[in-house]
Amino acid sequence: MRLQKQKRQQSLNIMLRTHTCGELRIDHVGQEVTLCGWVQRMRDKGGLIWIDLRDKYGLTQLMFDESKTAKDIVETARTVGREYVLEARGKVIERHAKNDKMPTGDIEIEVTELIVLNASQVPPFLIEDDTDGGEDLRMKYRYLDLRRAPVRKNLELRHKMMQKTREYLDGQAFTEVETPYLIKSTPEGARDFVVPSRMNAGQFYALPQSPQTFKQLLMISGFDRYFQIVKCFRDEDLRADRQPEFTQIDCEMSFVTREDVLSTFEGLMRFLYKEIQGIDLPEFPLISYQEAMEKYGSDKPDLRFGMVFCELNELAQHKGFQVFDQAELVVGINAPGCASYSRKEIDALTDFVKRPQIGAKGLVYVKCNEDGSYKSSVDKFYSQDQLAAWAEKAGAAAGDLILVLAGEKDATRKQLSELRLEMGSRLGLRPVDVVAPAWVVNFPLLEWDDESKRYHAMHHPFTSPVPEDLDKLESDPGNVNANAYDMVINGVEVGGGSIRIHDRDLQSRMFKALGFSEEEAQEQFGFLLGAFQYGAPPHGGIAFGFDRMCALFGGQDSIRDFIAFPKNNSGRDLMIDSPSAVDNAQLDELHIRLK
RNA sequence: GGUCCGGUAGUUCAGUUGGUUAGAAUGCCUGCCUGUCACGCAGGAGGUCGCGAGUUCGAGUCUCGUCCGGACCGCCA
Repeated sequence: MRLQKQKRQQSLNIMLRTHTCGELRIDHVGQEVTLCGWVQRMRDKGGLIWIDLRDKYGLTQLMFDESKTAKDIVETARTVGREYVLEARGKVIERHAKNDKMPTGDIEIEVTELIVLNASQVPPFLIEDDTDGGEDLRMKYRYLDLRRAPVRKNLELRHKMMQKTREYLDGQAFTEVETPYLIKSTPEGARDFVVPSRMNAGQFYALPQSPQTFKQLLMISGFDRYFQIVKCFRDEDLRADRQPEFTQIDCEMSFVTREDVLSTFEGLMRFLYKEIQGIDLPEFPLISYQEAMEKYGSDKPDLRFGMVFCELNELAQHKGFQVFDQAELVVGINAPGCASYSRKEIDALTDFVKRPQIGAKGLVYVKCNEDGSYKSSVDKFYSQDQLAAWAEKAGAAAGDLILVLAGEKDATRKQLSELRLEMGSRLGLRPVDVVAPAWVVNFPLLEWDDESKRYHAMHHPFTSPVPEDLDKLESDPGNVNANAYDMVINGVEVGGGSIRIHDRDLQSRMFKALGFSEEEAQEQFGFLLGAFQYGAPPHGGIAFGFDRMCALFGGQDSIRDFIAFPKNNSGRDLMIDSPSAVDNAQLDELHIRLK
């Protein structure tokens, strides 16, 4: 079966063509063949004409010789333009002038029959690897953009990752189950996309932000191990790595500890890297949320390089420098080999951290000169010996540059994290072919939200606290740790999950901590609370952002070219021009009146 | 909700303190060319400078508004 399939793919023996445009070689010389494809480009040399014919498998050169080829065929060849669809029949011959840059470069087709299967308008941008097309034009004519090899290869990578994911999870006894797309809106988390119900006037479905509750119910149903490669929907603003509809690898397992989940999905990632990239991953280190924040200022640190934060409060405060004295945190990083930075370069870094998006007030630097002296922007306040102590604490040697920020703790860490990534990029410490994975664990369970004056679940409301913090849920909710984990690779949060609550009473306490009344909890999640009363097994799981994983494997930051038909910055599909208005009759049927 | 960048030929872009007829590359069209492969050579067509208002003797250029695109902050349990 499998062999047959492979064979079929190698020489698609379907009616119109005998071969694809990627497979003919010197061994085929002398054969009569028929090829089909699109005109990539044409070279008319007067007596000789060449047409490069393209399909997804490659390019093959068609040749027309005025002295040999029938006159009408030469004339037809002269009428075609870029992206015309042709069927060409002829003999495979060895080229007089070979092209070692293309796999089919030893041969060409001496055409004896040429059929224009379809003409084409001149495309609005070049269908080449390096297109001249801008983003919005490419999106408007996405079907043409997808003819380009780089985008097509991204989607082929995506396909392969899907197949390999299914192969691995199937091998681990996971069952793929589809869950509904028309579900119920809940106020927790992201905004829901909402769908009006014609048969239930005034009521709405919501599209799932994730199949979270359904997969937990499947555990209660005894499926033991579930997964689904599934579309999820969130009505929030977009980014290069965020689309309103996106794909998750959604997984759940019963009767497991955190370690069972981590090893199973570390296994998945190891399998994918091995099968697809040929890379053997190291064991994933475990980093606590607190440690990640203190050392890297981020819960998704890029561990391809060090540049670990160094807290300088003790050394730098109460020496007369007001800015540091008043700061909750004084923290720096050591940029190796950067002591030679010019005034201009340091100013550029200062501007970088002062940009509104980052928002630092300023940047203090200490140059560790080759001669053992120190030059800093705060020389007025600190002696050479004091600066030497900073350098020692930061692990800085002669030739290094220490960059220091100060201010409120969380904000300053976030700012320095941005600077760390910027320096990492500048110093070439973030190569795409290096893979640095980690698990980040022990997140806070709850986060205080000043706006709504209540706690929000940092992960989601079904995440269980770590057992030792259970009794703090009412007395000290802000200091309860969650039994949750994120998989982070090269600074990208590729997946996250938790051991769930499976006990009705604990789930009720959790809802209470989130400010739900008993009635609200019952109305929104009654089905789950009810199900917990019928023998819910302990369970936990994880969900991976599949689009992000594809971009990561493809070595790109934006997920858009790993999605066949993505939406733009404002959530629009420029090709089909959606969203769009609907007519009044349709609105009436849905019992909707517009303002 | 906010910040920043951009919008000029089919396309990607340049366009000087505001000053004559708005340029380049590429694509497109025509002609020439028998070993090209990013073919080459010669010629040609192609513009509401996103849109609207304002300042000015004069606006692609300055100001305000608006629309569109991109990056980001907030947001994304």
